[in-house]
Amino acid sequence: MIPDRPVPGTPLARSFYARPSRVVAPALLNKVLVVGVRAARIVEVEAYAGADDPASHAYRGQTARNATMFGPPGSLYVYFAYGMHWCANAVCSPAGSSSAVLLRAGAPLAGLDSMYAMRPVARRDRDLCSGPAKLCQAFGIDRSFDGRDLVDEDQPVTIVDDGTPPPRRPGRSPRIGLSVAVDVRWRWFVPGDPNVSRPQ
DNA sequence: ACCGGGATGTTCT
DNA sequence: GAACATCCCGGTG
Repeated sequence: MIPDRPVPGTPLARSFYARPSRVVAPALLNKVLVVGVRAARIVEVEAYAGADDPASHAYRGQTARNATMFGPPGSLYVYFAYGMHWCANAVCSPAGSSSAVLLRAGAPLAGLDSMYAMRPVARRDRDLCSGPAKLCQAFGIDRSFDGRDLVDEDQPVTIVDDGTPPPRRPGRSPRIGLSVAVDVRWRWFVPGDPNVSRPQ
């Protein structure tokens, strides 16, 4: 039977993810993250590479924390940051290349009531998913989601294409919150979207 | 609106 | 012991 989805769409195929993260990242803009009844359009992403990217968790090789980055493309890599936040990435490229796309912000589409329940501090819709840790909090994404397959419809989390193309001319900037590789412009966002996490 | 500091704990040096 | 792919709150203007 076909599971109920708040937004009609087709899960992205594994071949979509099996490319370098800097190629996958802008292509993920306007795709839709779905967890149960919750859905949000992805409006901001960042690409992280592997051994050649000092800002990447994979820079110093595989550890228990980043093991999912070294697994198959199309997996969700979830990590714990600053002692209290979760952040989610889509793993890219062939297994072993360890690159990923950080999901930084989304525009809420469905399940907003349950998102507000997960984020009591939110006062407006734009407070729900306008940052990588807010997004995970709104969706209830935590360590138990690490390593989940985004491609398999039977998994609790997926990314679907509802027919909305990425922006023809996405916004672009250096990545946020880094102390190294600060000149690498691997952040992309949907211009003008109020859910983007930082001023454009 | 903008800015500064504190929370909080895992990971790595 | 320091760094950290962040967020929230309370100050000020």
